[in-house]
Amino acid sequence: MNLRDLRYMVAVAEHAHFGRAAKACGISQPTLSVQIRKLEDLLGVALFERTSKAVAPTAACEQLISHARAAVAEAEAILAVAHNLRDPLAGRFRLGIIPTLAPHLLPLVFAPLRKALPALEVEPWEDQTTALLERLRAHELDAALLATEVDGPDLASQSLFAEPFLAALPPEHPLAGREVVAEADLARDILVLADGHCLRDQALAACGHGGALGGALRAASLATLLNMVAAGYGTTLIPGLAAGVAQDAGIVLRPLAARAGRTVRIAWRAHFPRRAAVQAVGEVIATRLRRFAEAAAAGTV
Amino acid sequence: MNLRDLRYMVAVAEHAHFGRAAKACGISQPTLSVQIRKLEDLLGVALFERTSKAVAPTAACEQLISHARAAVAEAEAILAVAHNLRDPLAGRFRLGIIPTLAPHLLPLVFAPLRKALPALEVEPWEDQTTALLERLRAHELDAALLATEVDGPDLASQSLFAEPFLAALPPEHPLAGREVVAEADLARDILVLADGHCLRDQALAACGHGGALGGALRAASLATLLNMVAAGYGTTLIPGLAAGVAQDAGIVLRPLAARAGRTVRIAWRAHFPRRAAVQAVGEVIATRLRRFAEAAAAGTV
DNA sequence: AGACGCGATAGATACCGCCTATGATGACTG
DNA sequence: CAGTCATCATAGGCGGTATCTATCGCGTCT
Repeated sequence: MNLRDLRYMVAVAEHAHFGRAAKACGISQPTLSVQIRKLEDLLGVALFERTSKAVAPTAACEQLISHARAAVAEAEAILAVAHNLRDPLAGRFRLGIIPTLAPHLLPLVFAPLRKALPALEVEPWEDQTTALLERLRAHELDAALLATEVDGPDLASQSLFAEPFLAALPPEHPLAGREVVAEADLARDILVLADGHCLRDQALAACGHGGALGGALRAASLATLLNMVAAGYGTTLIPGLAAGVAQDAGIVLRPLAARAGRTVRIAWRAHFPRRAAVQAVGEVIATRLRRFAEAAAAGTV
Repeated sequence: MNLRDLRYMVAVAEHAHFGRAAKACGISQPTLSVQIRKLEDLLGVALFERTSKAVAPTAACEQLISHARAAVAEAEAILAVAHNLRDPLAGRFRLGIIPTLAPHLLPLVFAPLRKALPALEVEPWEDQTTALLERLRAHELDAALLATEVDGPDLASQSLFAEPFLAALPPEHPLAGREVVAEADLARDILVLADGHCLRDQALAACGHGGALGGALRAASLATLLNMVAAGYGTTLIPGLAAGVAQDAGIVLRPLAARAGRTVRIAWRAHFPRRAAVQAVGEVIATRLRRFAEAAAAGTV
C-alpha cells in the first residue's frame, strides 16, 4: 500500500468524481481508476460504488477513510516539520564549554551569536573537558569549546583563537615589580585548579613544574583561585579572558616571558550533519575574539 | 514520499544499524542506504548520523519519527480494518421492507437469517415502496423487499416468492358462504389501504375496480383494515402471509377464483458491491417461504 | 436518435526501487 | 603494524509498476 493510493482514495471520496479527483491529484482519469481498483483488490473491499452518474463511497470506505486521512496528514506533517528543520542554522544547538572559559567567554559572545544566528538556540553546557567529550560522543552535545586538542577519528576540531596566559600575583609579591614574568619563576608558589581542569595541567606545564605539589590547594574554580591569590597565598597563571575579573579582585597581572598560552578550539563529531552550524558558531566567536584582542592591544599600548 | 520510506526510517531508527534494519525490512542494505538518502534529500534534513561504528538519529529525526510511526500505524490500521470488512456476508445490512409485508414476513425469516448469516447484522427498515426506493438510491439502504417491479437501469431485483391474495370477509358477509370468491365480486364493498401502499393499487386492480372510491376508508395499516373488516364494514384483499393474523381476528378467508396475488422481490442498486449479501439474504428468505408454502399446502389439504 | 459525460480497458513508456558486486573507511587483532 | 572484519556508500543492470494516450461501453440528456 502506498501513501499515494490513500491520497487518491481520499480525493475520490471528496470529489465523488473520478475525473475531477484525478485532476486534483494531477494525474489522468484512467490512472486514477486503475489505482483505486488496485487498492480495492489489495484491501479485498470495494471502496466506491460507481455509476455513470455518480460515485459513492461504500460503508467500508467510510470506515477506512478516516485512517487514510490520518496517514496522509501525518505524512504532510513530516514534510512541514522537515521544512522548518531544514535550516541548519536554526534549532537547538547544545554547546559545551570548559569552566575556565565559560564565565569569561560567554558574556562576550552571547549577544553576537544571537545577532548573527537569530534562529539558533545556543544552549551552553559547562563542564570539564573529559565530561564534555563524553557528552559530545554520546550525541548529548552538538559541539564543545575546549582548550585542548581532540583525539580520535570520530571527532574533529578547529582552532578559534589563541588565549595567552598571564601571571597573576598578589600586589605585595616579589615578582609584582617586574614588567614581564618568566614562567619558571612562578613554579615555586603556584596555586592550581583541581584535577580535571585542563588549565591546571597547562599551567603546571607552562612553568615547568614536575607535578608533585606539596599539600597545595586544588581550587574548584578560577574564582576561588583568584581570591586565594588576592589574599596572598601564592601565584597562578590565568587565561587572558579572565584578566578583567582578576584586576577587579586587586590582583597584579603580568605578561609572561615565553608567551605561554592556550588555543581555544571548537570540537564536533566528525560525522555531525550540522557542520554549517558549528562553522557559523565558530566564526562568530573567532570574529568577536579578534575584535576583543585588538581592543585589548590598543588599550595596553 | 512513500510509506515504505517511512517504514525504512523507523526501522533504521529502531535498529540503529543499516544492515539489521534492512534485514527487518526484507531488503538489501544498499537499497536501504539509498532510500534513506533519498528521503533525507527530499526532506532537506539529515536523519541519521552515520559512523562505521554506529548509526544515531539526529535531532530532526527524533522530531519526525513520531509522525512517521503514526503514518505507518494508520496504514496498518487500514489493512486490519479492511481485513475485517472483507467478508461481504458480514457487517450492517440495511434492508427495507414494505409495511404490508414486514410484520408477517420478518417473524418468519429473522431466525433463519441469523442462523444462515450470523455475521450479517440485518437492520430492517419499514416504509412504503416509494420511500424505500428513494432511500435505496440514496445509499441509505442496501436492499429492499418490495411487491412491485422496479424500474430504471440503476436498480436490479429478483423475485423471491409469489404471495397469493385472499378474500377477507366478515363472517356474516354474503360471500362468506362460498368456497372460492371471484375477485370482481369484492369490488362493491372493498376497503383499501391509504395512498402509497402498493397493496392498495394491487387490490383494486385485482378486482377490476376503476379507481373512484366513494368516500371509502383509507386505512393506514393492514391491522386497521382487518379490524374494519372484522367489524363488518366491508371486504378486502389481504396478502397470504397475513392469513394467520386475519383468522385470529375472526375474519373469513377465501381463495380467489383467478388466483390474484403479488410477487415479493428483493431490489438493490445495480452497482451495489455487496451483491453476495443481497443474494444470500434473498436465498434465505426464498427458502424459508418455500418451506412455509409447503406447510400451508399440507395444512389446507 | 445522436451527442455528450463518465468510468473502464488496452498497450506503450519511463521512472524508480531493488538486487549484486564493489569501494571506502574505521576498528579490532595477532 | 599489517591483515581482517564490519559497516555504510556507490555503481550498474533489471524488473515492476505507475503513468500516459487512445478507445470502449454504458447511460443520460437534448
